[in-house]
Amino acid sequence: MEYNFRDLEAKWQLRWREQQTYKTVTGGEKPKYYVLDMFPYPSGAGLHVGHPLGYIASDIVARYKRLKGFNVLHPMGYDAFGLPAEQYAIQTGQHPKITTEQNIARYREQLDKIGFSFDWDREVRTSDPEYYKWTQWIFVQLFHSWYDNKTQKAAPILKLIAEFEKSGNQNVDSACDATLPFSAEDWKSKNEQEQQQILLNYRLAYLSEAWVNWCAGLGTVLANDEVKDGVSERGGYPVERRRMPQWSLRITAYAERLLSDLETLDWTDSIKEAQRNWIGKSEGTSIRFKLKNQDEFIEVFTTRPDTIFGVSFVTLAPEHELVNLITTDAQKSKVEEYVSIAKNRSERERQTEVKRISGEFTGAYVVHPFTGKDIPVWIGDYVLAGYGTGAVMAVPAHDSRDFAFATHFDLPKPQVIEPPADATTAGFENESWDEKEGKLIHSDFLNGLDVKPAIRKAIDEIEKLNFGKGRINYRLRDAAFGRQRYWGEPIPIYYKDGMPYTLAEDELPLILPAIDKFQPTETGEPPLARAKDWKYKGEYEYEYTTMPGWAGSSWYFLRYMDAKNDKALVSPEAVAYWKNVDFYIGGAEHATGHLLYVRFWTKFLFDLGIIPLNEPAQKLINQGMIQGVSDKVYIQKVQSNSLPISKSESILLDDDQNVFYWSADVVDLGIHRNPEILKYQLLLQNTAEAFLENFYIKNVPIEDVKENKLDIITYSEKSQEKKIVFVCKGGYWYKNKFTPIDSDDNSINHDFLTFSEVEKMSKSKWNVVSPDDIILQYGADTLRLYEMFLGPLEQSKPWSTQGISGVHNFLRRFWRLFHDKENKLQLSEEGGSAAELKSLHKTIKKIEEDIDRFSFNTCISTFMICVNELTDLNCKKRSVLEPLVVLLAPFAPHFCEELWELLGHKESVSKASFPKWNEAYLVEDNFEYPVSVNGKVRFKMNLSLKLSKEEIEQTVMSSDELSKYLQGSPKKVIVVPGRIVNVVI
RNA sequence: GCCCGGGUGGUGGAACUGGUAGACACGCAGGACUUAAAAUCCUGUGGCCUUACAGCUGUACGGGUUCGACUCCCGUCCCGGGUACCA
Repeated sequence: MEYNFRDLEAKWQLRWREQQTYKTVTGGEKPKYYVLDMFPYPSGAGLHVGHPLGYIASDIVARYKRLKGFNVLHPMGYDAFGLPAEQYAIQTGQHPKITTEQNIARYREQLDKIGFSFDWDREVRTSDPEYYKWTQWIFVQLFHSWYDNKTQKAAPILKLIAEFEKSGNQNVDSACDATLPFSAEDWKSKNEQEQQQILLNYRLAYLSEAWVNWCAGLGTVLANDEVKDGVSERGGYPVERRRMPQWSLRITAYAERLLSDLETLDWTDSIKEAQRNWIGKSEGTSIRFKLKNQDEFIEVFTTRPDTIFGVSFVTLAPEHELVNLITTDAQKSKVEEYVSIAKNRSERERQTEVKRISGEFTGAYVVHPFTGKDIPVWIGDYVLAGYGTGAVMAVPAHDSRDFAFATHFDLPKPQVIEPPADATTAGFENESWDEKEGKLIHSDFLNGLDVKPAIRKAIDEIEKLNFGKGRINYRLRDAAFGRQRYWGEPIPIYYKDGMPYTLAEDELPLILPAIDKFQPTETGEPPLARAKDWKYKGEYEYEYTTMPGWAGSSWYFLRYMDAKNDKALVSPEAVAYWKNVDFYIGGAEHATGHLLYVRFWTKFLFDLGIIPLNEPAQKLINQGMIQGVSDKVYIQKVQSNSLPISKSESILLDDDQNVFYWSADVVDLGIHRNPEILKYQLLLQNTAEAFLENFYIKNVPIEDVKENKLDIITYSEKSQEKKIVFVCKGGYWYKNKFTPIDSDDNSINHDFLTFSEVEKMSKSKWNVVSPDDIILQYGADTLRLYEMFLGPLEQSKPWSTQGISGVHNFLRRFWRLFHDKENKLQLSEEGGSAAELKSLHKTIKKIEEDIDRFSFNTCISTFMICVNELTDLNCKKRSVLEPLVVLLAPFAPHFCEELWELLGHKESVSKASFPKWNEAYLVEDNFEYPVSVNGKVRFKMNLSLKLSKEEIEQTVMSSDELSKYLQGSPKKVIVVPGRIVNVVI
């Protein structure tokens, strides 16, 4: 019988399904092991070859752990709410639910073809009402909770109300918005509405007026991690800051725990570091500066209280609430103008114009707390309203930003730290000394101290005089939770007298209502405002915003444990058994989004006593991205708002600020990747003519044009019509006219900049490679092996099929080990020879070690070496070959099932147990030791391993052979057992 | 700018705690089988010098530690990712 992967894979996929081979039962004698993939968003492009990389790795781990005797939970589901399906709905009118279902069906079909061992009975979809009922339920719990800093835990809001009734908020230490102190009497005298307003300051899910990232292109607000470089992560639309009522989750309450618990996790340093940076803990001091001739104070936050004597001015953020109050009449018009300009500058502008210094004097002064001198108060947009107190004490001599501001406006820069003698600086006229090193000068009681003790002493003094105190600040902001979109979980809130109230548990889920159009309403309200008769008890307005994409994914790992439970999000028994994820794998792009949110929700549910887990996943691996190769055509627009050629090269804006990605399919170049002939298909929104009129040519590297013959075909997607053929060899064709390029002139500007670039695979970039073609040609097992063989799991790499025949050949050679020339299974029952057993046991040992450290690429090499060895030995013995089938089964399951069955086994190979290796077979008794003299290998000798280290030294030194090669007498002989003998002379 | 990775043949990559650098695979070259092709198998394959043996050199670059460095330390350059007026 031949290795016919097509029939064989179909046969086993069907059998696994029929026999429910991978159905997992909660509980039992076996130890548990939970292997989890980050579930996919089912996009319209289907699965590409990058998706399965992580799934294959986790499937190998899951199958391996089963063979090792674990009860393995290995589920899969879909992150089914999200923007693309909704964008599609807006364009076509097709309900996102239908789009999503179609995409899921396609994903499932593709996943099944790869032969994963998922327990599909536990599938979850975040868009199922049975699922999002519990997402909503968690939101309700968040709404009814507050964070008690004293116990460092979330607690029921009822407890807080009881405390308010007893003694107001005097004794409450909570993560909350600024709330004026009130007594028990004050509390009781307030009406329901006022009380609810105060409680919102404490709730973990709360509604407030907040600065948000407003994305007009998507018509919604975005969380900080959904914004990259001032544009939306999805779609690349510009984002601006806007103040509006906004649901938020008080993740900042958990900042310290999210930070310190990182220590307990077995995650890569880069992810932990990214989370630490995102949380951004900084220890500093808040200092109050009294305003001259007024009773108000300006509170600043600084990490450098030691430089207090170097303050030459104070700067407020333009949005600071005191700005209007303190500005003098003389400065009013200027300040107001500046504030309005600053407010209207988009986030993107603020980021790209970081170097531009702007500000305005308010006319007001504060009093220096130690010297009593007047300090001018400025406003400047380099101070951020959302961080610290929105105000800084400026110390130009020791902070580069203050320095730049002071230089620009010609303000004094008093020096208070003398840098160490060996420090290299450009001098205080040219730059500030920001380092926390040196001795304090001109600083009264701090004089002569080093910076670090000076910081402590300054805090002590400031606290003693009671105009400030030590304080810890976090960069982390509360997470914006409402989205002005349709395709998400409805927030289970209704409004009474303008105050939000939650639905009761038995009223959940709040089903996403049907609407006819998916755009925002004419009055700018979210799409849900279109829903008819959608009122709580027919009377109260529901919340119109929906939850963000990350809501459903923040707890899904729990749902798999008990996916069909309609009484609870997960039963206590199930979560007590499965506990947290033992092996979690997914893309590193979720480092600061999903992975922070899922930790936050886990900690919250832990605080409520719903789950016994403080962290979702103990071990995390980030699979690298498989990138696509896009052959690109860049066009730079002649417009002032054209993007600088830099990071944003691939993004182009047209007149309507729509974003294009220019990319193309490469027509098969053969095995040599030298792009002799490239065919580009440009994705054009406008016609090719309009396109050519609107864009001009820029900086084609002459070499590229000289060496490559470029065939460019542009066509309009709308009309599906080819417009212009564009050929380049020493020149280019444009509107049927050939323009030669002067090869000596490198400065010519051209219309198109063309080359291939490695980047993320995505439908919008036209570079998606589907696994289906590979499966058709080589089979799923080859795909699985090949994806693992590509290189280390964590590494990103461009997709290329070069070398795929190597792993396919390996499978065929493996197959041939079991079969004779006539393709009959032909094995003898005799025992293996020493060489055969050594090969086998070496392989078992190496595979086990390599899987345990998730090094799958070296596993494949190990298998190949083993097959080469056994082929050379012409080994046809069952006792040697059978264990190899089990060993390979996690990697190539269909293939191994078939061999296993041919070997006469009735049960699936997944029920077998992993073979054990035996040290005895690995001993080398005739090993040629390389002998090196002074570290350089000179010759080889036979030595017995059975000798002790000392005996080896003696043997070597007394050897005639050795002295023959040595010109001096050995001082030292170093033996590294099993590796090398080194002689030092 | 700051933080985290990384730089090894023509290519993807091995070398785990310092111990024969380049495993394994692709590609390439030559050969066997075949009327031929495919498939399969064998041999060679970092560079230099050599008929060959041998020798020299070699893990981005410059230095250091060590009997011995791809691995550790210091400095430089380059690439990738994250992040950014965070006070």
